[in-house]
Amino acid sequence: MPRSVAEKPEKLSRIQTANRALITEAALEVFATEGYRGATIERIAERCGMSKTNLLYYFPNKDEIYRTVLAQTLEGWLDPFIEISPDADPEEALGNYIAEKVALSLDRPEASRLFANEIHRGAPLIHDFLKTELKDLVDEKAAVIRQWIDSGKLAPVDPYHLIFMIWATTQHYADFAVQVEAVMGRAPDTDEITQAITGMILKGARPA
Amino acid sequence: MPRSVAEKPEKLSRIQTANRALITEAALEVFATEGYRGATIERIAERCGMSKTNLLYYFPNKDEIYRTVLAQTLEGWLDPFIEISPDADPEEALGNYIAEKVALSLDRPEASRLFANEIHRGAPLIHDFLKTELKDLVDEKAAVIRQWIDSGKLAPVDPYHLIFMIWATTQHYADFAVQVEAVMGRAPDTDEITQAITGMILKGARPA
DNA sequence: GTCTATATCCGGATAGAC
DNA sequence: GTCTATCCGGATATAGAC
Repeated sequence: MPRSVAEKPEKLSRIQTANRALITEAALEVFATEGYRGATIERIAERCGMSKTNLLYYFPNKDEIYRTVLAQTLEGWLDPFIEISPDADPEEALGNYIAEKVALSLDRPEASRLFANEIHRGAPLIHDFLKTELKDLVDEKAAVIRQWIDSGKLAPVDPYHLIFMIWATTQHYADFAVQVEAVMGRAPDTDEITQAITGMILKGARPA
Repeated sequence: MPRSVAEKPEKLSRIQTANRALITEAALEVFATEGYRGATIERIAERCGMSKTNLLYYFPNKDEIYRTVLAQTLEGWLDPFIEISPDADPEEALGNYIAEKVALSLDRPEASRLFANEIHRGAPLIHDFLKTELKDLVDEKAAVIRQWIDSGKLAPVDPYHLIFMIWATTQHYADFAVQVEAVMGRAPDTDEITQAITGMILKGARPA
């Protein structure tokens, strides 16, 4: 959890914590679809039934709202990734990870889009986080995957690209949900997506 | 090429066409990183060495600039997809498609991000295009893939998800280039990415 | 803690001289 | 075709009453 993105304020009253939670939840949706500059305080306010000025009583400014929401998003984002364990069977470990990520993506697609948006802008707030904390974590998991490959439990694929592939596909169903639904004529559920991704990543499309 | 997104103006002088091209190129970059509302006419203008008012001589308003850029983007986007032929060998056809998409993504990452942005907003301008033209096209290619499966040339995967998988991965390297580079500590080239995706999609990570 | 009113700024767009 | 000047709406943020 990158402290660098947003400072946690000290000592909040009960209503303060409650209202800040209301605000960040509404803000997540607005920032995710409208982008940083496209989002307006007024839209966030009306979405959580609050007046603009009242909202600004709980947060000093727009930027602080954004930083808080982003920090919260990153927090939950890495948890399933961290849990990939070297001791587990690779197919099971990766399968679990994919399943959890898909569930998360369908459950909170706005979080996924918010993150995507930050990256599109060139990651002004989290560039440092990506190069340090995230890189270290990925290096660590890449080593695990390499170990699996060396012991013959996995085909010799590049660990980094394997990880990117999982991120890319799981996120796609959140970020491009509109397109997926338009093209398929329906919205695929968690199970269907998980099956599709797991099958493809692990087995591929080449005939047995 | 969706006519619905932007009308082509008739009869443009030589300088008009040239300057409009300058503008749309600059606009592509700004819209791609800042989003629709985040982009300002002034930024677009300064990026192509023009004054704000002068720019507005060539385009009536901001919206028209956006529509034009978006239409241009969609135009090039589908070409490689259309060329997937039922007569070709599946591995070759898909491999070629992936290679072309990756090359395109690395060559024009802004186009990819612009499209992603439009989808994130809920596809206000191209929702109709997605449900009609794009859906028809995907249905058609899905049938081709299904045919390959029926004749045993491909493993029994869901054609739609296979297509999404290819879109997701190829686009990831354009849209999340900042993250990829931060995590890997270097920028992978076209060949490396194409190999990684093709290998994964066709063969998967399970040991032979 | 919540409201009304308002200062301030910025971006889109137009008028009109050259 | 390009410029300067300007209007207008909308968005952030603050002041101050209640």
